Amino acid sequence: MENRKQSILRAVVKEFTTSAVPVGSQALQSRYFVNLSSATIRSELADLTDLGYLTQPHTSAGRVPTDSGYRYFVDFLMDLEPIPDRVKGFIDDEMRAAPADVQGMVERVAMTLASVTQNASVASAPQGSLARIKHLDLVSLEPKEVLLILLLEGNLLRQQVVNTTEAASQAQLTKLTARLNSGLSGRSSDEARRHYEQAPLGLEKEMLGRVIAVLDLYEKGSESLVVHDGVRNLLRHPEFAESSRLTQVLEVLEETRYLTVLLRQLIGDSDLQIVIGSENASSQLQGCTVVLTTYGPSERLKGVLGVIGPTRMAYSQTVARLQAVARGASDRMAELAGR
Amino acid sequence: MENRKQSILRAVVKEFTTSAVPVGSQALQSRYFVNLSSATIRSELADLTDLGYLTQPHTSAGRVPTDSGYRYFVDFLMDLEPIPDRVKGFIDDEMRAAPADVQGMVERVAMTLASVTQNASVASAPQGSLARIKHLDLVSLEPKEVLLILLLEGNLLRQQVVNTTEAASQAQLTKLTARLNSGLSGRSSDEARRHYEQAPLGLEKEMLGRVIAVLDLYEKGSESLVVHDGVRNLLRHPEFAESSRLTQVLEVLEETRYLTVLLRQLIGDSDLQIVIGSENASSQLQGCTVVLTTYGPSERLKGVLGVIGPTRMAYSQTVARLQAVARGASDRMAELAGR
DNA sequence: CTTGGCACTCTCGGTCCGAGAGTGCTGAAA
DNA sequence: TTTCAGCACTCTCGGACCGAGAGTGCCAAG
Repeated sequence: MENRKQSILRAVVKEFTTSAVPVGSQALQSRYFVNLSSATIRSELADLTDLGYLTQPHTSAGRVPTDSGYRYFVDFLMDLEPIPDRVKGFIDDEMRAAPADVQGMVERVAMTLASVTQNASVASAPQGSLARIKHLDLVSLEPKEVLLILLLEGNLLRQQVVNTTEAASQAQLTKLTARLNSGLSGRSSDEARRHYEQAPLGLEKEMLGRVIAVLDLYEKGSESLVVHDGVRNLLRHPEFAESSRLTQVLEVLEETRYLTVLLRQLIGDSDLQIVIGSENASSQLQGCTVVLTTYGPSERLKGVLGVIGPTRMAYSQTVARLQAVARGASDRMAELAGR
Repeated sequence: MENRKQSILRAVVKEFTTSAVPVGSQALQSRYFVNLSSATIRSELADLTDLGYLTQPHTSAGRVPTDSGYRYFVDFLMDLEPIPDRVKGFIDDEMRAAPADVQGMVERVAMTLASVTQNASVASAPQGSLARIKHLDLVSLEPKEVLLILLLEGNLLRQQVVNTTEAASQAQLTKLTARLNSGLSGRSSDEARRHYEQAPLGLEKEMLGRVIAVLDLYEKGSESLVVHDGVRNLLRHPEFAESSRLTQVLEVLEETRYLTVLLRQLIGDSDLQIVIGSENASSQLQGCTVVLTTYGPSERLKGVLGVIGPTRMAYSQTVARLQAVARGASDRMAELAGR
């Protein structure tokens, strides 16, 4: 595309994302292209409309970017906006003050992200196909019932009630705990599986089986922790003035199974993904853009962080701040969990 | 109040809560009081308006209950609506399928409550001033850093990173764990405090101190787990058609500190509390009613369950279903945690 | 105390209209 | 070939207006 068309598209996106009002040739002329006439801009706008990058709400209104327009913008025209020190400081403070457990941490990250992007946010806990066991513990509840507590990498606690075939006292369990810990701590689920194969029948094998089951659940992500926050921020945007729009988004956010699918889009793909309007798989997110990135304490342990807002979103700012939060959260998690 | 006035007030509330349209004398006459003339009903309505129980959106509209009107209704006129078997079954199923840990359980309870009341719900984890320790565990992270894992009554896990003054190996920690467990498990925080007083200086005392700190946090509720769900249900109600109303509610729900205050209203008070419109302390909840009750596995361990909706709420249904969910959740928790 | 009758009030939806914003086109200038 | 001033045209938006409809309060008679 010619240079000037690009500049005009960029200007339209910039103007529209801040004002939320369809932008006309005069506005562009006076604010961005003083030495061009509005007529010239008009003809360029007409071209951009033919190319499918812009559209008009009605015949005699200004132009609004289409989904393809935004796509072109983020692919070719966007430059990351520098983050004010104030915001940087805020992110750092929040991360420093975040609780040491994964649940609390993830909640805090979602909160921070929503706050700095002024949109809704989602966050999933880091997980990896090679989760390692840090520690485990067995607590007797009833003679034939045991609570299995697993501490995974990242200080992620998992618990599960296990009904055993044979009764066991707490003393026996404590002994078993010690044995299992020495065999398992620091090991991955693959190694746990090997242990399981070799274990003699009985309580030990039973427990190892459950440990593996918990790890499986965790690794497959079906039990993954996903939180969201900042829905109230969406209400600031005129797109959500009447609530039917919000209903759709809330359905996605409040239904964990949708949300998990949403986040799964990114895994294995590039490190930043921007899904614009109609590109969204779920029809509920028409008119919304989802920006996703990964974060986590290590290469093996990755979670997803996302921002959800109207397609008319301050893309460069959102991406920059999302990445800043991801970086902050990763660092903090590495500090806490990488040990 | 005379009997007939009461019937009319009841009819107005019932009609308005289902139709959301101001109710006039004719509607009442044809649907509730066939052998009374509309003129008579009109004069009664005028009286009820003078008494402050009803109001008119404008001079020539039907009547709408005021907050005092709803108050009178719930205090004197409401009879609990029986719960359909279908709904009862749903609640039971959900509770049976709820995860065994408190976090998961509370989330499930909130979800269920939102679903059966078709409003937003909040739930806090049961807590009590006499929380008992079931088990604890110490895991070495770094030479001078220990992860303290506490399993409290109700299978509630708490973790905290502790920086110790002296280095300790995992072996030492394991020994200490055994000692602490034998001294603490099954004991309340008071007893833990006694242990702390008597403990010699050093790692053991240090750990006991932290255990007490965690318990304190937990008992004071400042760290209490509070979740909400079902915001999407609110959008069905015409009250929330334009989103400014929702903004206010979301501010309360998404700010945990507001929410905690909201739930605190109930503790120590009666077992069911209905806060109607302007009775709400926070101005954000004007036009909303909050219905609260307690639940939990035992007398000592109580959490709060709440429904948030427009003041025009199906009170008798909401209260009945809230109590049913509270009962179901309590039973299930007693089953899981009372051991 | 109840009730039919009646005048009155207010909202709601529809229509109409003018102002304003923005467009596309055209023909001339560069 | 590109740019641009001029101009007619289109469409929305807000306000004014209006009639239908719903509901009221009051009053006088039963």
